[in-house]
Amino acid sequence: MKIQDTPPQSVSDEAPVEDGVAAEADTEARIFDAALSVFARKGRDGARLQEIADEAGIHRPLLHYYFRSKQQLYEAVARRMFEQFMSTFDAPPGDGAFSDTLKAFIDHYVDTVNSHQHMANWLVAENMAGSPLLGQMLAEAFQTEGSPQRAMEQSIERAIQTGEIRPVDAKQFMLTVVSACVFFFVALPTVKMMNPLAREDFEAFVELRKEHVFEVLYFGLASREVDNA
Amino acid sequence: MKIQDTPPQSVSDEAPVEDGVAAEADTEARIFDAALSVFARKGRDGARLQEIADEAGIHRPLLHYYFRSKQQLYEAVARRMFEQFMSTFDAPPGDGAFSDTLKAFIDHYVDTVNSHQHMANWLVAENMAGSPLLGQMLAEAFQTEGSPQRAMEQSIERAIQTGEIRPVDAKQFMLTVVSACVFFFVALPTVKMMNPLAREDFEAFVELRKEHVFEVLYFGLASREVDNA
DNA sequence: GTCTATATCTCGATAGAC
DNA sequence: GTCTATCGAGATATAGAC
Repeated sequence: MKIQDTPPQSVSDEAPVEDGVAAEADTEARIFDAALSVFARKGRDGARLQEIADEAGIHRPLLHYYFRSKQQLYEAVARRMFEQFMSTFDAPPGDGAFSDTLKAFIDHYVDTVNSHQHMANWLVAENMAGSPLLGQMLAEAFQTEGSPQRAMEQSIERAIQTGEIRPVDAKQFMLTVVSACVFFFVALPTVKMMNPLAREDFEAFVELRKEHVFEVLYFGLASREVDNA
Repeated sequence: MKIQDTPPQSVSDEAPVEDGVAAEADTEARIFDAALSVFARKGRDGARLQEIADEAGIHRPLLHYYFRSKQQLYEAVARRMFEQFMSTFDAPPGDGAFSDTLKAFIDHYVDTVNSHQHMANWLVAENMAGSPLLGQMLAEAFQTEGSPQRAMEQSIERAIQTGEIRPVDAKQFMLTVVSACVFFFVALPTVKMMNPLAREDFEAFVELRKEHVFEVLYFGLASREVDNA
């Protein structure tokens, strides 16, 4: 099979490509994974087919054999990235206290983005570029599936009704959570410059960050003894 | 004067270019402003000199007359963007309660980014690309000036000592504040899809956002009556 | 300082042998 | 399916007249 009109579902997700052996393995998947990586780092315009080919360990014309053009390769990658983005909101719902739900969501969100940094970079780049492709995928997904973050928003609203939490704008709060969980990934060099732990032991920093985000968003900064709102 | 080795300091910041009149005004500044806008929208690789020339209302070769190459033009723009980024932390210090300092910082930060969205886009793009130029500017700035966010971190630590706020990691907290203030600008289309107010009346949304960020970060989500940490 | 014309180069895409 | 060789489009950069 060569050129596909449907996005390739078969390609590996984070395939551990052994670059010495396994030469005639699934070439298409190797190309796709390489494209994923290069497009996320360099952006659509900055990416060079030569670099993708090198990273995939193949020659350039094969790119055109499997995916007709750079544009089609990019769109295949984009669809995959978008699916990953939508799935970031598939958190374990949790029917206990909202504090547990929130903690689980933060954990899940940070872990997902951490293991799919390409996706976060791609999504932000598309947003900043005002990409019509993204706009189209967003519109379509929202029509057919509804807002992906709706489940969490409903949890928030229930928790307000039960009195576990104070009244807040659920959409604003979700934006705050996501911001706190994602932003540092798309500003890594600057964050690492400002925070020694982030550059010396990133995984430790990530774990600390999860705890901090939950603590500050749930309990706030203000000393609990002193004032009353 | 033609080609400069030092970045042009004379060019206008958000000059209201009257496109009919004032034809022979400061050409260099017009080019610079146009470049600022195009580079921020399209990225360094996506930007076309033709588009910059069109937006500046001049012919392409003049770009090379004032700035030798696309690269040098880009670097001049990058230095300006970086200065703007560093200045985002120049908040009114505030010697009163920390809550006032925080509120003022959030206000100032969101307003600054809102009026310099080019800067935020550029900074995130450079971070995601792992730009050596950004790395170099960061290293240099941190050596000569120290961390720009240090003043705020010190305010946080003082407030912890006085007992106004609970003990938190000041660097993590600053990252959370900045994330909450900036992220939605670099994910605007998605945010607008998820939040009707953001697409219908963006300025109202921004004002609401400032209030929300302060409220949730300072007071937290948890109902103050119910639990005790 | 600003324009017209043109050189040069990079990259995406194709043709065709194997 | 994979390779070698090459074409052609488009973008940057320069030369030189005015």
